[in-house]
Amino acid sequence: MVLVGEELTELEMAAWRPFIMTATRVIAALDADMKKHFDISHFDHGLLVVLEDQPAQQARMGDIARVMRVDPSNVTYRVRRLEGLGLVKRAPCATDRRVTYARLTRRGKRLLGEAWPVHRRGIRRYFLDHVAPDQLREIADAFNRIMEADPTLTPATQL
Amino acid sequence: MVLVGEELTELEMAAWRPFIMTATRVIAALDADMKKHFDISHFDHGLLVVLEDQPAQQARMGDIARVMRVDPSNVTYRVRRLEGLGLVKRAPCATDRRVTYARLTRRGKRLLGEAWPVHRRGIRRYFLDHVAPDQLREIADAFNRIMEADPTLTPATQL
DNA sequence: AAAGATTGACGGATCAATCTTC
DNA sequence: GAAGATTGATCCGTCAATCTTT
Repeated sequence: MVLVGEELTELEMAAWRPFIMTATRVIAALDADMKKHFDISHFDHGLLVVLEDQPAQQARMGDIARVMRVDPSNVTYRVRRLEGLGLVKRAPCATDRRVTYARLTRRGKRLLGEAWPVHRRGIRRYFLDHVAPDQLREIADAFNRIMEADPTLTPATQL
Repeated sequence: MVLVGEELTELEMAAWRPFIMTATRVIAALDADMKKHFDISHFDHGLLVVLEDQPAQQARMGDIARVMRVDPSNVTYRVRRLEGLGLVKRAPCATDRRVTYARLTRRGKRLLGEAWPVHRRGIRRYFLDHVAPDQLREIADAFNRIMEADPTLTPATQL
């Protein structure tokens, strides 16, 4: 008898399929909202939020890449564009001249303030509005456990 | 008094943040698995599955685009690549010469057979393994409701 | 004119290679 | 030599424009 992984049960399929389809769709919808209203992607918005959550509203390029799980070159590219929009400013590090900081500008902070109501409305419409409070608790519990199971998945506020 | 959208509650935040972070991560991990083992993206795999689920294991290019919620030009591009890999074959429609079918080849069907254990293992490791059966039921229920709320979100098996 | 599909152009994401500083 | 960041090459995704058929 050959050792094989087991098939998914009906219940497992019933949970997996709606989850993955919803996730794909919600991300796409939030991305479209940010592009339409603020000319930035969902990823750009996430990057600005990472900066906002930092003590001096700045972070090293490499740390941003690690937190957001993307290639450093991608951060270089996105920050260059955000700098062109005046939302972020590059700043050299005084003690280690290899390091470059990306700092949130006043204008970047203002954009985040304007974007939050739009983002929040999306979160509600595409997700929260359809879930009962009891289920919110179950989802919070379950997905927190999934995150904890992967030590490389760190909240954006912890660099 | 100004009318504004309400802030998210603690519970809503506690559900939303782990959900969106998990979703982002799981999709990236499944994509990496497919690329590593089979030289196709998660999206390519999904496209092959759509074909597999159809009666004659074929579908019109435009229908694929609608079901997968992407631009038709993207389907043209992906199918061209998959055809180069011998996983899919284009075929003209006899009754309407505007239409092109994409048909799953024997080789494409074989790849799906080999990919499923890998994909299934990923679904387990990145998601199902960390969720209790009771919570699977809650998730199935909640996310099905979210899907039903958007009539444009149709299961891939229904063209 | 409208539907179906493709093409070309352009911005976005990733990888290897490079450059500078430690 | 290793860390930090950038550059260039390449592939992927999207949009407008195009071509053919209905």
